[in-house]
Amino acid sequence: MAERRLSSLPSQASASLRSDARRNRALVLQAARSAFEEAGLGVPLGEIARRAGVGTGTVYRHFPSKEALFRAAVSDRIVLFTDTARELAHVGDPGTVFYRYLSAVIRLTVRNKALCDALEGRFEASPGVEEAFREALAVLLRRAQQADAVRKDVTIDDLMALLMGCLSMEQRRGPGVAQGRMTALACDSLRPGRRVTKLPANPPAERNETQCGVCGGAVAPARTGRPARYCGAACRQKAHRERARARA
Amino acid sequence: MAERRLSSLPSQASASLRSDARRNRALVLQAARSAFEEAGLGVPLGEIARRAGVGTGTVYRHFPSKEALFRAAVSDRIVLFTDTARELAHVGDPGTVFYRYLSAVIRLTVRNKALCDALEGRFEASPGVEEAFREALAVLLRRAQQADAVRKDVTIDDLMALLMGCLSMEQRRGPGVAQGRMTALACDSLRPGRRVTKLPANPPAERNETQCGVCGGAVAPARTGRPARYCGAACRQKAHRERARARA
DNA sequence: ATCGAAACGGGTTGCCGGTTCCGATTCTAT
DNA sequence: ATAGAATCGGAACCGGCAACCCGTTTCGAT
Repeated sequence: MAERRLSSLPSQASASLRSDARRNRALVLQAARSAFEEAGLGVPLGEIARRAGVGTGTVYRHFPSKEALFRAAVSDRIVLFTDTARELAHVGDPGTVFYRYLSAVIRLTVRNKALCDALEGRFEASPGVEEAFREALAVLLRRAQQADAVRKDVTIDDLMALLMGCLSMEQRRGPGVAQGRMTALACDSLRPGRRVTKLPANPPAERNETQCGVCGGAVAPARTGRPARYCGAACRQKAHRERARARA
Repeated sequence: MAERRLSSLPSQASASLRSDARRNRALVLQAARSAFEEAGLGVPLGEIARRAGVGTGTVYRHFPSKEALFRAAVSDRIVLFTDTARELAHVGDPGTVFYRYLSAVIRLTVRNKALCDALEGRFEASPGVEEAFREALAVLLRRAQQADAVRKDVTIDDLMALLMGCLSMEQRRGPGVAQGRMTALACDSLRPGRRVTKLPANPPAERNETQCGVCGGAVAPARTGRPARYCGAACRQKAHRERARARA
């Protein structure tokens, strides 16, 4: 666990870094974690630098972009979720484990805006990290379904969507709604039992991702209203530069 | 300056406006509607001006801020929802009406980013407009609960939160999830029937007398002077027993 | 103690989008 | 037709932010 944390960025980094650099890197990461946790992706990078007692240049020395910093700050939490799910995969009553786990993930995530941003897909945490979480959750789901604790027509895609929905609900539940209420409601909807609604059938799997205008890679769903055109800040910048050059 | 502000107030506008101004106002509103619909609050104001074939200054002549423009562009849809709900309040089978209405609102809203932004509370639509919608929806809910088509421990706050959640789920359901699937799931969670989870109790709402102190269900408005505290005899008894136990 | 390289910091640049300003244009009352 | 007010258009302004740059400081091997 500690090792994993250390290796969150370049594996060779912590070893060969100068002492002050190593310290500053840790300070930045720490500050980033707490800042992102409180305010999500929206925190200005300068704010993080200020909290760390460091210049913005230093931040950029250690992390090539805000995006990378965010990833480093958030991914270990997701990895923790994943590990926990894996450990739970062979333990206890499948249904109980499943519902407890789901509730816990939601409870822990709601308070953490960064995790919300990551899990709600406003941001691609790390290639693989999110996918691994999904896989681990799928195992718990399947097991609970086999134990007849979860209705059989629910897929892992449904569950991920439901998870996001719970986050969004719990996040901005009105003043008159208790913590965890929406999660409880959602859990009930997963339980087998008397049902009226037949779920609409899912489409045959088919990718309809948009492509980055620069590198052709997959584009994450837009954060703001406007459709995202680029796969990340780097490509966006590149496009800007090229537009500027074209004007000159 | 103050006069300019005044003249941009929407209400009395169309009557005394110069012909070109009236036309431009309509163009702007039209462009705003379609732009916001496609991309939500995120659209730059310049984009709207361009679509309307108008300068940004003109937009600001008619609407004091982007916010006001958004409100003007969106509120009539919400009003439509509200009116529909009111019409349905005395028609047909309460349960069917309720679920159909809910699904329809979600279906219609998902395609409309502006409505999503408004209903999900990223933005205050218009003072009153949103509140009216809420009230109208509450009527349908109460009616469905009285007909035993919706579980009694669900409040209008819950429902609003659930509505937002469905929007967020349907909006970015993965490629492998069919349209309406999450809504169907959510509707199932509202149905009465075998349940394991007890919903966490809501905080003692200040002036919300419509909630049962025990089960959280809706309380019929008091006929006598004293406000009713429980949804029925069963809950009143239960409360008595618990108070007795507490004293012991 | 010294010195070169690594790291620092924060000033600077470029971009973006909302809002304002003002000279040019268009409408309408006369 | 004309004057003058209403309206228009879009350039300019402004605050915010990510990312870059470079003169200065610090580290640590010798």
